[in-house]
Amino acid sequence: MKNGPDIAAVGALVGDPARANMLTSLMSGQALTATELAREAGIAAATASGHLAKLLEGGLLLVERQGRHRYYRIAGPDAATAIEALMGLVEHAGHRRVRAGPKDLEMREARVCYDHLAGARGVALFARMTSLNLVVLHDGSITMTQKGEQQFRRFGIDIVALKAAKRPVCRTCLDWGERRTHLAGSLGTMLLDRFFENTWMHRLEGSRVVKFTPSGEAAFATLFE
Amino acid sequence: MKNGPDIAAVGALVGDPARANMLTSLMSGQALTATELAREAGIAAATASGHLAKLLEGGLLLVERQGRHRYYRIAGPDAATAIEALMGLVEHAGHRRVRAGPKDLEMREARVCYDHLAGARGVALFARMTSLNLVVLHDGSITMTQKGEQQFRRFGIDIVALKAAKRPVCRTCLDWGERRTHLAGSLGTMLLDRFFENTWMHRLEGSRVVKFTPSGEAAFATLFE
DNA sequence: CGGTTGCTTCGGTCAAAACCGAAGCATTGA
DNA sequence: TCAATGCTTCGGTTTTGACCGAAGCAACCG
Repeated sequence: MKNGPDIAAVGALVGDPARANMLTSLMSGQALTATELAREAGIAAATASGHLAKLLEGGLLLVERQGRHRYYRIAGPDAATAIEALMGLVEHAGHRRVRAGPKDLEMREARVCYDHLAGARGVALFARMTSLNLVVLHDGSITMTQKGEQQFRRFGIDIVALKAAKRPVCRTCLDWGERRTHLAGSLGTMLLDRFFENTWMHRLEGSRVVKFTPSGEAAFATLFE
Repeated sequence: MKNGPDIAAVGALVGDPARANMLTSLMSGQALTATELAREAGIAAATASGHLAKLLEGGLLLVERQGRHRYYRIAGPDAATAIEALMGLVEHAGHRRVRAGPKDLEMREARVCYDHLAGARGVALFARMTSLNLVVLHDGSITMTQKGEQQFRRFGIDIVALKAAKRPVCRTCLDWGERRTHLAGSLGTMLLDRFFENTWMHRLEGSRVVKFTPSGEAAFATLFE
């Protein structure tokens, strides 16, 4: 039976623990060098190189040469979505990691999910946006309201540009820690960008963990009110 | 780096060609016996049994014993969504199957995608629903309109029940043949159910291919007008 | 220029798992 | 109760591919 796309190839790529670690590391959205990824996966540089070549050929990653470094990153929203879907499925199916260290707790609190805010704070933000009627969650699909458009524009986001682009403005993303929805899509990206610009929060060096600054904590609490 | 869910385990499951074939076969939504799946994957019964045990333990499949048969099916919408995401990604990344036989052409025309209609006809249906303003595609998210609700109710679908359930009513699903969106979600499921009940179309034995009846062809052409 | 760093290619080792046939267990039907 | 069918478990073989160290390129740095 040889129908449909060759799903096994991608599955095999994601199926190796070393490669899976690389991919989850890259889900922060930032590009990493081959050596960094090798360290991340806990393997020798030679081995990592082989893995990266396969991920490249499989279309999951892209490279960019910069001097003698090679920066790898997730190929695009498609790849990121598929990986997210796998993460969501895994969480549902109950394959937990054994360890739940301090880093894990920080991750649950606030982290970058590819390019938007996730974790308890991401879920809370989305909940506030819903209760203030800035967006409407209609049976699994998010729609922005008029009131929402105004607020986001006031917050410095170019709504017109977002709508003009091909990428969905609002998308749901299932949080693997909270098991609740948070906001993805280009609006999610822009919001996180603004948060960083305003130094309300910053990313922990080489990690997906996001830490709030004191001023950010205050500003975030009354956002959109 | 051991953060996040263990994505590698699921990846490895999907990564074996035999298992991937089983999964894609089961994406038709119908349950299949172990022997059928073995034939589908082109392996001995003994080998298939081992694979199925792994898929079960991994939470991707469910079994139901019926007499001396064991019917396996996809565990649920979560698993189906993840597999669909992989299929979409694969198609985008350009891993095509080499072969494009007659069965493949039929599949591109009309097929069952887990539980809803896909292929050229599925895409066409969704396009008509959009142009008639029954649903609105707003930046990647589908919303049902008032007019749509009326039409669907008239077509014999219990909209109230759909909205009450947890499952999203409308979801987009990227068609791997057409590279365009078609309708998934519970509304997609109910529509296909009605089509079968009305004998507008029927599924080809043991396949995902859907064939239209002459009367169905006519009725489908003027649906919702 | 050497020397250093970042990355890849090569060759060889080793462990995981896919695979099958045969035997075993359970269910059905005569 | 005995055969037939559907499926799983068991042993043993074979393939796959993950892994590392060493060597080879390429780019930057003094």
